[in-house]
Amino acid sequence: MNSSNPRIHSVTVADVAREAGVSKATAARVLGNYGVVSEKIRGDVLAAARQLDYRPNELARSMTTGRSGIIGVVVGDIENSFFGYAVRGISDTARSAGFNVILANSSEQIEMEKAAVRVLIGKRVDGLIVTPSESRDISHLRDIHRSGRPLALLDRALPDFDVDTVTVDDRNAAQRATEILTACGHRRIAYITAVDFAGHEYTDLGQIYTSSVRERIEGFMNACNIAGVPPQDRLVMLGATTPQATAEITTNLLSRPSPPTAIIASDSVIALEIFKVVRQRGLRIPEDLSLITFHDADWTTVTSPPITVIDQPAYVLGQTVAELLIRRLKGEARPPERIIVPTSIIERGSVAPPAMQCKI
Amino acid sequence: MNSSNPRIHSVTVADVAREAGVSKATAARVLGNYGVVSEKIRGDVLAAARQLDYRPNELARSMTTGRSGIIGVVVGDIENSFFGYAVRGISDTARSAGFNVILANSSEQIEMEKAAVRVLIGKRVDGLIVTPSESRDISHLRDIHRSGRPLALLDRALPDFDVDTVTVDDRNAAQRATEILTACGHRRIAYITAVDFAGHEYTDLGQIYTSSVRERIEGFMNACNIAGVPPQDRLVMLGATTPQATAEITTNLLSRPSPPTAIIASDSVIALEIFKVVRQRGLRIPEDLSLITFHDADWTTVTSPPITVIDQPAYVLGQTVAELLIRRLKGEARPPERIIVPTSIIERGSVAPPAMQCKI
DNA sequence: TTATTGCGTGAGACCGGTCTCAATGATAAT
DNA sequence: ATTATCATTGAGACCGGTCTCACGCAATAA
Repeated sequence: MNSSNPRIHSVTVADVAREAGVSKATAARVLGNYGVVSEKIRGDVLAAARQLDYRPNELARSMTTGRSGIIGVVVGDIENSFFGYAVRGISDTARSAGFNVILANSSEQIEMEKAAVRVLIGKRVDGLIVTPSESRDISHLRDIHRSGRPLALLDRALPDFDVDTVTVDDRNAAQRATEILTACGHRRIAYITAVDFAGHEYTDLGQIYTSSVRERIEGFMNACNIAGVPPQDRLVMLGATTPQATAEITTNLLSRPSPPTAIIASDSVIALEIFKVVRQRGLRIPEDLSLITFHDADWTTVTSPPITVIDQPAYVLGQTVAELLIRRLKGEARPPERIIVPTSIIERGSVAPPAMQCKI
Repeated sequence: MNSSNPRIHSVTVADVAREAGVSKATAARVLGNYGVVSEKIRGDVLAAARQLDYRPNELARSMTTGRSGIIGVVVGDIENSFFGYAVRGISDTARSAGFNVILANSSEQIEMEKAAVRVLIGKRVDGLIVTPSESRDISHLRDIHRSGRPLALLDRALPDFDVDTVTVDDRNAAQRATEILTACGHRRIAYITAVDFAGHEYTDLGQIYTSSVRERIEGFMNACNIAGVPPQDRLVMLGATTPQATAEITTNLLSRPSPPTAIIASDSVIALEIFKVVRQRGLRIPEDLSLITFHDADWTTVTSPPITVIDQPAYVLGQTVAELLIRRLKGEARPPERIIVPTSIIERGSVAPPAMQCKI
């Protein structure tokens, strides 16, 4: 870790001051753009700065102001294009407000999330945006909040932790998607989701510590109940955290004596894997299996058939949290807001009535 | 920009020192993990630190050490999953070496690239990884290099600028892809690429200021020449910088009296758009049109037919530059390296012999 | 003319760490 | 007993900015 290259000497305000023949304080005033300076001196200092190619040291600036101009973002998985868009929304908004973004990946693991938060706090970020991977252990988030640093939650709410939060209407979205399937006649429906769990089938909601996952399951169950789907036929599958796991879950599901006639995927990464497995087994979508996925990923329009999706405005989601956080960073004091962004379902071609019983 | 919330007071080494009853210097030694301290005192200080919940201020640390532990990355377009993977490769490598990453997007515009570099230098990043959007104006890159800060180039080389560079074998890849098409009997082939140009058809290489784009065109031309494709039938189309532009270019191309029988796309974003336009016009791939694209994007396996791709190991590319840069950051002095990572072509189902003349 | 106001400037403290150097005390060597 | 050696510790400078405060001087008011 010890670098051998000598300290990079850069031009400082003191150097510029000397060159311009003024005091360090005065040079700092014009270079830092604060206080009052006469036009003449301002010109002299700027000329000296240009000549020496002065570049302000943001680090030193942050040191004294206590503000770094950086927003820390901790997200579950950047690989997932949903988060990709959200991060882009955050970045664009931040940049145009004069903030930079440091990104960290938690891989949906609470320990990595905690480590990331620790590092970002160390870097003295002005505020944080976090996608909490769990609702059980949020001591690190409470710490941030208590330290007075603004915090905003993205995509997942924490019931008993009142901070700015932006989510999508997960429950409603899942319910409507399920209704499309039940209205179509489906009675054996699987919901495959990525929560990190022992890989078994879902038993009760007590296992689920991620709000979005939980709400979607609730919406799914709700629609199933309304449609009179028997409990043993609404299949909530947890643990689709890797493509391999997803493939395995899908394979198991389709190998059952009475396989589901429809599947809902909790994100596009999972859906892609399901699509591959289904095709590999020689099944046809939607004739043999209907498929709906969360997130309008780009590939969902180019498959045959194109996939019916729940469109979550990921970019807008990112924009919205960023705005919330930045307003607070600029000093706005107000009670925490919880914004729920509506989703819409884009019906394409991956849903059809289930085939006759003995099919498959 | 002026924040109203009072300065967040945090626990400092001085506080810990007072609590532990030792000097600031001693407390700093144990907290900063340098120098020598007796075991007894070390214990006292650590206890005091724990009790006060001390968190080191990385900013202050960077201030004196001159090292921020941050690597700045300036990339053309994060939206593009090729860069997404590359960035992931960089991040993972950086993190495991104890560095953080600040990401900036240049949108392939030289002015934004310069601005991003300026900001990152201001933040005193330890080193930079840049995907230069142009080879004409690289004064800002020369500045970085001259200031003694390590710089590494990703995906694009700059001929007369000798720094660590990692690229893929673009020329070769393009040539082989083209050969697949010519071997198949194609004689009218289009290459669609994203370089920001007045939207017209390519005339001469003098227009191209991005090495990867240039080399690919050279490879393409080369293969065309070898196969005896007449000059007017090797169609290099520039300006596919947005989906709309790509759609327009593709539409124009396919509306010609003698449209190309095969297209090579310079990235998967472009290919996706081409695919959509082609299908929308009722053309079939590969019967009516063959398609090959750079980058093995996830969606290319789920289309019907799946797309033949030039697989660029984006993640490895990122890993490799990051390693190069980090080694230099750790003090390794050696002449600049230029690493060219090999690509492979994954043949799927989007290439077939051209249809009879009057088809389409 | 003298007192008042206030703009423009300089001196120096400060942010929270790191790091150099001198002082201290204990132990080993002479 | 005296000196050399070594391990610890403390005092204080320093990094490159920001910011407070006091001072000088010119313009205005009395």
